[in-house]
Amino acid sequence: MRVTREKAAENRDRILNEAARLFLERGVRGVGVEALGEAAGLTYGSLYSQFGSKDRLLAEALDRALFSFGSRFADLKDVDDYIDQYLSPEHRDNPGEGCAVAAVGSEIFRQDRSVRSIFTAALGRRISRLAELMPHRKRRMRENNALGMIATIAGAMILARAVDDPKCSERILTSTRAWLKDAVSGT
Amino acid sequence: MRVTREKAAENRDRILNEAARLFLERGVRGVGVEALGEAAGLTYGSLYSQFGSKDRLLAEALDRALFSFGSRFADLKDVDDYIDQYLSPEHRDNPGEGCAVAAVGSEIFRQDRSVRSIFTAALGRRISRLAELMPHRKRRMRENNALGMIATIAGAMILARAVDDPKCSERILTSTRAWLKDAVSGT
DNA sequence: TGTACATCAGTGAACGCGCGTTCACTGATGTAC
DNA sequence: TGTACATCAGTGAACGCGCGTTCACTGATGTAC
Repeated sequence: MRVTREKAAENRDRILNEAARLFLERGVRGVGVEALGEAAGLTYGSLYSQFGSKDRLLAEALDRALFSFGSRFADLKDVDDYIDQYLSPEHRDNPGEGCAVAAVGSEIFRQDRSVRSIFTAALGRRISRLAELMPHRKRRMRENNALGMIATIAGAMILARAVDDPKCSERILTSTRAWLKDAVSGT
Repeated sequence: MRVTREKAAENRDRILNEAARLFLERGVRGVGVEALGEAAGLTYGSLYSQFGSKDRLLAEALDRALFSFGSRFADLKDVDDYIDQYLSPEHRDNPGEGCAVAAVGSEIFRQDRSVRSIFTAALGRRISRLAELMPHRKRRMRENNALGMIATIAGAMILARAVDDPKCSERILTSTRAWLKDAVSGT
């Protein structure tokens, strides 16, 4: 049955939040439309009213995930704080609320144009924002530093999650935090 | 029909090579058993004679992929050569023959124990081998340097593949190569 | 303000399809004698 | 060396299952008068 425009907008918002979480937790191909609808308290049919296809929902959910996670770092004034927050056990143990690059990064290149284009834009924004925290005088250098840092933290988080041994995982986080702080301040 | 033991071993070898390539190209959930058998010139039934399940084939194929790719870097004497070869357009454009961390890294943490345990062992070996190329005197420092470098190149390759814009992808490779060489020699 | 009705968010049965796995079967291989 | 037969790598039909999508339908909402 029809619902108020306000309620429909709320539903759309809730679908996107839950979809973002599920895609990051289970992987793009690990969630079906039934689970996506159910997580938002609706049936899968409603997803087609709102988004038209699973792919279009994925594109919007990924955008949401990248934006939400980025927002949490928006008020940080120090690069070292950024590194510590990103490479934390809390982040490692909660992929659903974390960085999409770490959670589904290696799946992105197999997605269609619309998903990859959204990803490209979000990455650009993240680099720009992080570059502002870099000490260098030249903008190009600040951006290169930001890019290198994003690649490092995302790669390290993927490794820390993938490994079987908790001690090994802990060491990946600890060691990379120290190594990266050196690298960022040294270059 | 039955084949010679020699032929069966050849078949097993070919299945693993083709499976490694397909998993890296299409993602773990993007290949079905039919495609896996067909790629080796056999039917899917033969996979169950040889491996018992898709998961066990995945575990062995991943081991194969990690080992094969690692072998190609075994005779390199210089860290900079390693960085240049890894962060090359050729590697970016051929995920099937490339590094498994870059191709399916963010899918590993959702796999079962046997897959993750194989991954952990392979990562440990890669760190040890790369650490030998590092200039530092302390072994712990050489290993930290190697780990930071592996995280960076894998993360950068994931980003370079994911982005929509070729120029942006090129810049990710170029910029990270330079940044990382600085970071590795500076720390 | 009250009424008639067009709109459309959400529902859920039904669709074709491909998945991973099972298992009875085939027939060449390898071995016991 | 020749023969009988147990072994087992490989085959492919059949299985139940979950996938993404379609579409006729429901009924509250929003609007025209």
